[in-house]
Amino acid sequence: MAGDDGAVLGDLLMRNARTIRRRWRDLLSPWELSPHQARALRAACEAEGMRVSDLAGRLHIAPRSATEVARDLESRGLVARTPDPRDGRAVLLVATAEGRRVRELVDAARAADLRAHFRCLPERDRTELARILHRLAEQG
Amino acid sequence: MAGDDGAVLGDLLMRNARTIRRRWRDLLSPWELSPHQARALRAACEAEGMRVSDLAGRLHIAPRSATEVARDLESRGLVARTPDPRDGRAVLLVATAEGRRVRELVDAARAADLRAHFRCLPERDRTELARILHRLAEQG
DNA sequence: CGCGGATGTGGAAGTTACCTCAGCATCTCA
DNA sequence: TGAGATGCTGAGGTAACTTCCACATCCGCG
Repeated sequence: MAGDDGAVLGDLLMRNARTIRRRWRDLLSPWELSPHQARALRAACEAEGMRVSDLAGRLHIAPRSATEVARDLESRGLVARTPDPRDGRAVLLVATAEGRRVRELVDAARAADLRAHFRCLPERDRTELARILHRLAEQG
Repeated sequence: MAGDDGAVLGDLLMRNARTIRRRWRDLLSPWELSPHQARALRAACEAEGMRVSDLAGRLHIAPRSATEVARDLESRGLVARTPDPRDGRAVLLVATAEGRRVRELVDAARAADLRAHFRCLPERDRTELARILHRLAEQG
């Protein structure tokens, strides 16, 4: 692999990922949300009336753990948990107005932050990076 | 930001990072090592006679937590903990022969895995990717 | 129907990987 | 030669998961 032996590429990628994750956590802290909770809130906004088990699927966690996340968001007034009228076992999650508001603020902040982060690259490099990463993700 | 609005780039990058991290964990599992322990073992091999607090610095964890990691590696016979002859408070970590052997196997496996992972990209793209990620890491 | 097995959720308790705080031993330096 | 800094670790805590179990409810087959 001619000089770049994969390990270098891997390390570079992970290093950048770490930076982005840290920024993401910092950015979230004013709202006292964990990255996980933010993802859950987003999911609840996008798929109105999703089940706890659906949430588990989206977050790639055990159903039991999704119960916890849902309860946290509920206790903050960001989502409501209502029984599913079509299935007495299930609980549906619906974002509250406040939840949708917070979700939008968070999304906007994240977008702005990422834009700023990548702005140090020239336009051409950003395009290249997107193309290459996309290709890599496709087959990885 | 012309189509690529940063969020897309960020998501692509994180997605690839997640894939790599998962592969890394899977690759480590035959040795029953966590990524953290593998990093610690590598550190102990590279800096013979490092202190517990140095290890903490490298892993970015609290000194108390480094004690734990060191003890785990010791209990597996991968490192030895010996008192520092120059400073009675300190404990030095030295990789055992077995530790060095495992470290080499793990490193080789990881290098091979990453090489395989990135092989789907043409040589030119790998170079470009390294260049761009390097630049991004420099200032991010 | 009606009942046995699958499914959705959550209580209880365990795991992992961290943390802080406190205490002891040892070092350094005025 | 202390006074304070430093290195390590026991004790105990927390966050974010997990599995196992119990319970209610659903669904398809006889």
